[in-house]
Amino acid sequence: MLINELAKKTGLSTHTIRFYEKSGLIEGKQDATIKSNNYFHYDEVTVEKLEFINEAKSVGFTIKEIGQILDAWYNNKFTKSQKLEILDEKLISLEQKLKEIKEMKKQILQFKEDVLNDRC
Amino acid sequence: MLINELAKKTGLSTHTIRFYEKSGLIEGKQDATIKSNNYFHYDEVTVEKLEFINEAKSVGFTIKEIGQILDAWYNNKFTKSQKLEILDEKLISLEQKLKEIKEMKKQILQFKEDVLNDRC
DNA sequence: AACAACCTTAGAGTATAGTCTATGGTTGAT
DNA sequence: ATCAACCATAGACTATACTCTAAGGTTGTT
Repeated sequence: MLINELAKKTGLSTHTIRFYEKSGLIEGKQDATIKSNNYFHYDEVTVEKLEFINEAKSVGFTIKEIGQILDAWYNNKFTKSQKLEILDEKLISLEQKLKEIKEMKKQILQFKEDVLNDRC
Repeated sequence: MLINELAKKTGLSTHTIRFYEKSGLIEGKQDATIKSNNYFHYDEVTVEKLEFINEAKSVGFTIKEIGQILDAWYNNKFTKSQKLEILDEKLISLEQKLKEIKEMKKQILQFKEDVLNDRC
């Protein structure tokens, strides 16, 4: 599929998709047999990757981190053990985030108590 | 205390503290009786606020959101019910973050499975 | 008095993550 | 053939959250 269809499928703008491509998160392929244009073609794996990128962004991973994860998952840049190391690292950081969010919940519940009891 | 001491207590730079003050998150007081300088003085509540800001940043709240929470907690900009509304809103957004992170954990555990079984 | 070590404001510079505009070429339906 | 609707690249612009520099004034110790 071409970029427009990819955009419709993922809900991202073509600008954003091109930005992710320039950032190395996804990669389209040009068809060497077609000489009249230089259009990029994208496959279903790219759709999956973009969906993952959306989720990964919302948990606070940076583009760089997301690139690492995608490379660890769907690429041959790393050895098997390097891949596992990267993924474990991200799991640890997610555990950390879980902990911080739970603490923040407690904190805000305390603020609510303070408000309810006119302590502020 | 003056800004330097505040910086040392919180681990933030004086630049960052001034940035937060300009952003309306904290507020120092100038002593009207001292005419030779215009130094700002900060109290223990400001220390607490800055510690909260650090935690709130790490869970992904923006400066604007953090400002709202601080105003809801320690200010008279809002009525009691407005304060509770803001805090409840943040609690909901924290629940959402928790959900997303748990899903991302599952996703990355799946990636690990894929790597272990050479499915990618 | 001189010096380091503070203080202030104003504004420039940086990194991240987009978002938009301009320019020019291609495709497909009429 | 022409026109809308696509495609590509390059680069400008925006928002957020700092981070740093410059210029000038103050404080406290020697």
